[in-house]
Amino acid sequence: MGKPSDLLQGTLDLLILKTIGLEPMHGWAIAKRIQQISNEVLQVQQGSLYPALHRLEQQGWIKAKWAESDTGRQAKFYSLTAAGRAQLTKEQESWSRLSAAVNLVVEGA
Amino acid sequence: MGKPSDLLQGTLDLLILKTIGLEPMHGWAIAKRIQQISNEVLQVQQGSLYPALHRLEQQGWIKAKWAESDTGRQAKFYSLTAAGRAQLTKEQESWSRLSAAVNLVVEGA
DNA sequence: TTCCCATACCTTGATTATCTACACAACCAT
DNA sequence: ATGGTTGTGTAGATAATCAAGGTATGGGAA
Repeated sequence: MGKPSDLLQGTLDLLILKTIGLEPMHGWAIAKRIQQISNEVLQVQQGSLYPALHRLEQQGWIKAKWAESDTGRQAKFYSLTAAGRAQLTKEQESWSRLSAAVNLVVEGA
Repeated sequence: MGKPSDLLQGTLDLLILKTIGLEPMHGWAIAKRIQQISNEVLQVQQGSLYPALHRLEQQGWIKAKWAESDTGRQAKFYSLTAAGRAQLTKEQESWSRLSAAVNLVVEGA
């Protein structure tokens, strides 16, 4: 029924890749950052976030390294690989194409 | 993996509601119309289309009536109900909100 | 008449993303 | 000690979409 829908399905990978493309970041911070930049519109649940990170890492698009967060704790910092940068470009293009197409229909050009 | 992705997940209901909001149409024509208006970018598979139509009908947003298509055959023409018009507005707003939010992140405003 | 293609409806099964709801742990402030 | 924040993770359910099939009618070509 109503899923209030915290995200647009299929865009999470793009959001993550874009976010850590700007600067390496740990999972918790990625979620916060996406939420903040989107003016609290996009809410990334942990049950979506961590599986997505593992998925992306397994596909070789991001890699993790343990380091100290700015609160002084250990956290897993993710950064883009070369393949990840390529994938980001692909996903950006795909998003542009598809969202523009939806807008064509919605706006009844 | 690569899903070439014919649709943005979660937008199909919106696309259908918008399409038959302009004029009542049968399923086959709805798919063709969406495809055409989107410049062939959005491809609505029948395995997505018909379940979606039944879902929307069951929720009272659209209603069906058998009539003759412009090729002279019997076809199920769908039109919006009052609730469907309200739902269309809701989904349009939701799409605007969410797609704008994604763009904020992607464009790194 | 036979055969193929377009139209038009549908279903079944699998895949996959996401969400809800947990559990664990360290740290900090009260 | 208690609770809130940070930070990681998993398990189970839900739901949308896709791939691949099936049925039927009608038209045109061979």
